[in-house]
Amino acid sequence: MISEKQSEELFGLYPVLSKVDRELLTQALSRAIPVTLKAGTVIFEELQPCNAFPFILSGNIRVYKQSVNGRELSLYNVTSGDACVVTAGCLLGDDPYNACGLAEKDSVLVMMTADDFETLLGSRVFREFIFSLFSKRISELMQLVEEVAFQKLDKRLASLLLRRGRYIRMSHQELADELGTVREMITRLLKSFSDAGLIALGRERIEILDESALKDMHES
Amino acid sequence: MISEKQSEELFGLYPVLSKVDRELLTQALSRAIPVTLKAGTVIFEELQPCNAFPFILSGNIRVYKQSVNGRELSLYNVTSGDACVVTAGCLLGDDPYNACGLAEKDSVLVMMTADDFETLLGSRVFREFIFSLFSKRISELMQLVEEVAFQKLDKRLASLLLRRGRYIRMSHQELADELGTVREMITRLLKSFSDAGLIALGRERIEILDESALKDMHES
DNA sequence: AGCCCTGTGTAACTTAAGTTACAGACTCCC
DNA sequence: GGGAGTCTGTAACTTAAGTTACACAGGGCT
Repeated sequence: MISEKQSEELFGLYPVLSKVDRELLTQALSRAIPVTLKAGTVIFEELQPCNAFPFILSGNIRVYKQSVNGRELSLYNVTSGDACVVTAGCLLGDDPYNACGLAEKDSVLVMMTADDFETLLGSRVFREFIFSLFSKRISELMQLVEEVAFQKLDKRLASLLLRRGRYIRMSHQELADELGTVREMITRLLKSFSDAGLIALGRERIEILDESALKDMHES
Repeated sequence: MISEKQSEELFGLYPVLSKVDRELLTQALSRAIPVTLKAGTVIFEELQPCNAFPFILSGNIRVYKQSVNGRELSLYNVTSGDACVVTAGCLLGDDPYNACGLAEKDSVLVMMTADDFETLLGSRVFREFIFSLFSKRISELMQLVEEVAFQKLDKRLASLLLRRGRYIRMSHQELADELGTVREMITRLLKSFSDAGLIALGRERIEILDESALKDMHES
């Protein structure tokens, strides 16, 4: 059972919920369970069964794939107001997870049962909300496939840096895990960016100095 | 307007349709248009607007990404009974296409208008049908990302050959386009498979001789 | 201060993949 | 049969990416 305060947060973050049949929703929420996760907690792993649908009140979840040699590659990130399509997909198809999920920051989720989730899908607005997330993810994934298959690492790294804003607080290893490569490659490329005056480097800190040059790189 | 015969075919291939409200469906089908495509026809390309939803009566559609240097990479294949999630996604999000689609064989499609498609989604069974396709595609795409990012080409080629059955009639270029690589790599790898006695080679023809060895390769 | 741990720098090397540049083989068609 | 066009084979080379193996720096802790 979730608290009054959490319920308010939920409606604030997921405005679509206020358009869903009140009766259905109240029932579903009465069975929903709030979960608090510390940063770094693994929420699900490949091949685990999946039995609840998470709404995200705060924090974020990184969904990623792992390779046998310990490399990682981020598929997407789920933040508040957003929903996890892996989970939705697993629930609907009754399949096990096919990726890993990790709370990167301290996070609060509201877990809804699979049955209640399916019932809510009967509501047109909610269904459209979930459908639009699905299709957004699908195009993101298609984009990702293309990048991984056809783009060089320097370009992909430049894009990643640009997405992260002017000041970035990440270790080289974290950047590598985002792109599916190894730490040394990132160090090497960052060094070359730094030598070219595009960025300034510090411990777990990158400052973008020449945004337009990075953009050129990622567009070329 | 589609013919009686096509309508029958449609119901045969998409049993879910017979569970949809008859009234809605009749309306929708009365506005649907049959399209015949010759093998090799490009149906849609990246960034084109998308304005109808295809049901596939016969043939197949290969959905793929193109790189700037002319390489290609298949994302998935749509055959009769199946549906194209790129299109569905585009329609729902009103986005342009983000991949290319090509009829590999002579194909017959029934195109339904975007509006009618949305209306049909109101039907629970139809919605569940589309949802399950979406989630199937999402997990396939996630799998693909992983393969492209982490697996060596020999392994990916072995998997591809196994999926295509004992006798394969494809040129090296077609195999390359499937995997997102170049013809020479395929020729080289096939030669090494052939030298190892795993396959027999001919012009546009591959015969699998040692299936279990290929399986070992794709599992290792 | 001394120590440990994590993060970074970097050089030398290996490997996978892609590129270039052909030659030859097979097919189809005139 | 001859020629054009497509498909395959292959060798030499380049490049991107990954691996190995360290050295060192900074921050926190005792």
